[in-house]
Amino acid sequence: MRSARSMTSLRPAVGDKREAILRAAIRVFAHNGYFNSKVADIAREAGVADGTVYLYFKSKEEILHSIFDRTVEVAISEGRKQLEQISDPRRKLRRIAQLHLERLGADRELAVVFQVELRGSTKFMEEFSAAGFAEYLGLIRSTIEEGQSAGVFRRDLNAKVAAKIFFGALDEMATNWILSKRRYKLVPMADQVLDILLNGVSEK
Amino acid sequence: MRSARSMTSLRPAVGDKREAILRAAIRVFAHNGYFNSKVADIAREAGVADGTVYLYFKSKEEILHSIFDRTVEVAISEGRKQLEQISDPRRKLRRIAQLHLERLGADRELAVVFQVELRGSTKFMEEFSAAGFAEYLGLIRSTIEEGQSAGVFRRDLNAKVAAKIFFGALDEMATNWILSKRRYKLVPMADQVLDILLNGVSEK
DNA sequence: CGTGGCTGAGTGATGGTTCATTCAGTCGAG
DNA sequence: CTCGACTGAATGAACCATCACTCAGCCACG
Repeated sequence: MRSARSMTSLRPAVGDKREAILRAAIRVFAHNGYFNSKVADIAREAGVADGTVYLYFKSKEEILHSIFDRTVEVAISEGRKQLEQISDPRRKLRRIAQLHLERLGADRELAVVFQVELRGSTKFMEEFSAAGFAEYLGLIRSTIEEGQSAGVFRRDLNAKVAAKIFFGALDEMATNWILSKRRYKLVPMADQVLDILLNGVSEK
Repeated sequence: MRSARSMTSLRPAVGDKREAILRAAIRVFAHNGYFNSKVADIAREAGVADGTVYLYFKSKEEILHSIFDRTVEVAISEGRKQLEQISDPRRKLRRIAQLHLERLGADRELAVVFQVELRGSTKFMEEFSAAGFAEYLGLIRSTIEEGQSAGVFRRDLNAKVAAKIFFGALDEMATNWILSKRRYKLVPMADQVLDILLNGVSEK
């Protein structure tokens, strides 16, 4: 069976197996939780032998890391690119919220891994925190600071705290969506979050 | 073989052992994560034999449940009591935020268990969600609805969504506080969260 | 004594990881 | 074109470290 990509290397579609294992792991982790998932489950789901998993990943934990790393990397670079096209800080925040919820809303299993499984240990949280998360929060924060300089956002508040609140709100939307039995659209929540964050809940 | 810690006191003092095990479990879970914690670790930390743990708890999982149940029960009933004393919905929200952050801020280890360990599996999250969490969110929501009826909060927004945003913001404050190397006070964040939630970030 | 709280070594199951083996596919020689 | 040597990706049974949980006794008190 000649798979595509044959000319460059005669190997049978190299990246495919690694990719299959990652997808399988997302599915299995989402279903059983990281600690209750057996490597054998992942292998079976990927249609691969147990040992094959170890040709592509050093350990079970490295699989979880890879899922996280790959996703965050794509998300951040994509996010930055999109933000360049926008000048109004309010619009920028809206775009961040939309991208955030689109991405998670488009892949429920990945969302479960992100919202639930990645939170399951301080150890992982700390790595998580140190790596992509700080960068992501920084992106939000600097957008807010930009808005403060431009005079559209209040200057009397701490941009970092505001960024955390914004992130926390989005994060909770996502977590709630995952745990909810009801199947509603996640993306439209972005506008509601933005409305409240920008204007507050108080009647004027 | 006389185990170390022999006898500080010769009194078994009834409920003490159960309590000691729970405290020990909080400490051990906070330190190693639920799945990486051995029952033997908890027993040692509690100054008790492995088997003794099973005189008080059916399983390792039941220990985690007990920690959650006891804490939430106390928090909610205490919360309700305090809210009765306040009429202004804005003040009520502020009180909720303060209580929330006070409780977690006062016991870092308990906070780690709540913010990190309890999130570690969909299974647990669902139980968690079904039980106390829905009630807690309902408390916030009805306070917001109260404010809408009273005309102090905007009526054009969804109280449930606003409640989630509020909770999400508090939750993120707590999680960030735990993961942060810096040791700052958690409670004062309540006011900042409230300010943004009530008034928004937009310059008027 | 005897009763009941407590002990902690033992056990059985589990599951991450390894590695000897297979075999599909490649390639140079004839 | 064919054949045999060779390669290394893939396999999956077996290994073995790790724990949650059990239970046969111990001891202190009344």
